[in-house]
Amino acid sequence: MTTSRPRTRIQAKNHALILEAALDVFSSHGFRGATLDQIAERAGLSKPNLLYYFASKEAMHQALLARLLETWLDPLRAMNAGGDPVAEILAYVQRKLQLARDFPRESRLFANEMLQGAPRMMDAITGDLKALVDQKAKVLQAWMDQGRIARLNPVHLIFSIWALTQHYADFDVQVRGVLGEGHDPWAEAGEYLQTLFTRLLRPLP
Amino acid sequence: MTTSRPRTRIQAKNHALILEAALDVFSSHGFRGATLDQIAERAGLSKPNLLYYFASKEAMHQALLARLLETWLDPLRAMNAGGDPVAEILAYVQRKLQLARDFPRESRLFANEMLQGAPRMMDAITGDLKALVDQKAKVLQAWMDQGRIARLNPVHLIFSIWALTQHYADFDVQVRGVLGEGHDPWAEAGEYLQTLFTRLLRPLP
DNA sequence: CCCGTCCTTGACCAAACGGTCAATCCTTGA
DNA sequence: TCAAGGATTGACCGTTTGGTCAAGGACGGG
Repeated sequence: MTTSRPRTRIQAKNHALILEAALDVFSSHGFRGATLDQIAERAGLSKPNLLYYFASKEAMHQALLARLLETWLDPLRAMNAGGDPVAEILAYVQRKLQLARDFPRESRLFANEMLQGAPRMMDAITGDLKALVDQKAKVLQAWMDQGRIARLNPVHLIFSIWALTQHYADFDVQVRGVLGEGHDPWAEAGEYLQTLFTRLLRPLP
Repeated sequence: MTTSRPRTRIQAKNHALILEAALDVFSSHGFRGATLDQIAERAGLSKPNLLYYFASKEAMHQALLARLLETWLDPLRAMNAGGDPVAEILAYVQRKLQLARDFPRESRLFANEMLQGAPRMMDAITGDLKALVDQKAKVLQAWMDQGRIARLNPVHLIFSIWALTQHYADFDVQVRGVLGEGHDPWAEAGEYLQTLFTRLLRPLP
């Protein structure tokens, strides 16, 4: 069934089971590289059963992307124009980092989509995402004009937050490989990014 | 032929033609998502002809990764312990940014490999790459100990350079989509990163 | 307890996949 | 100019791919 949301308990369970498995596979192989057989095996269901709950491979991917976008935009939405500028931005950085740590597969799914040129997310990017960024960029710009944070390109400031936090999820293998044993990448990242943005944002005298 | 390097002019030409096409396809669909037919079409050669020059799809991918690693490590190698610390680091940032701008497909190929857990690059990461980073981290640490740049986690400083520069290549669609018309992402990125690292590195009084 | 609906799957399909091979075409050096 | 080796490809192979379908199993309200 392509129809909206699950109606029975079994539907709810298997719907979730499939999306969970699909996230695993899509996030590490991309859309084209993922196969229904892989997803079916990981979900513990037969392939035809998968297609009983989702109309197609495409539909599974779309369902994941739709769910993802909400989660992804929320922390930026939470950045409050009324709060203390530096504290608000630092809080956003840490929330985004936690998101990357707790949902690395979602982060990689998103990254895969971007690498492929966002064929299934273009609308969301130039629509909701751009609108939200434009709005928050204005908030940042106002803070800068008031001299409460350093003057920077506000949109690129947001880009740098995205880049620095997602990096730890998307390039996890590289981060761990280069750090070697006996490191907690996420804890170190939290500290490092705190320092970085504190220094970056402090207004010049 | 899998054998080392091309011997005839035709081999040299087609070898390059194939790798060029393969880079296109691998970088935007990942290894599993890429097909020989796609590569063949983009190279303007028949599929059997591809396999006359490369033993397998795997071999093409490996050839690309091998070539990539050299290009990728070079700018970091060029960071000179004898130079001015801030200037050296800023120069590295700009070199890396240029690399991302001029070779976005290579950047995406690398990103794809990382997202998949680096199944074909693990050795290089924990080997050459880690060794180089460890070495350069020591240089950075020495500069910090001398009070010539601000005190930061040196390895994460390197991570942040990678993250911020690669982001503009790997998430190009997002960057352009969010910025909208009338922007030069690379020029803006160059300026923004110059400012960011200048502020970040300036030693505290 | 029974029947309609929901759920599940083995068997199957056409297309696409990576790769092979024999036959042929082309280039080149003597 | 001509033979030998390099280059090219149509036809093909076995497997995997996304997706279908009919048939049967499980479940729940009456």
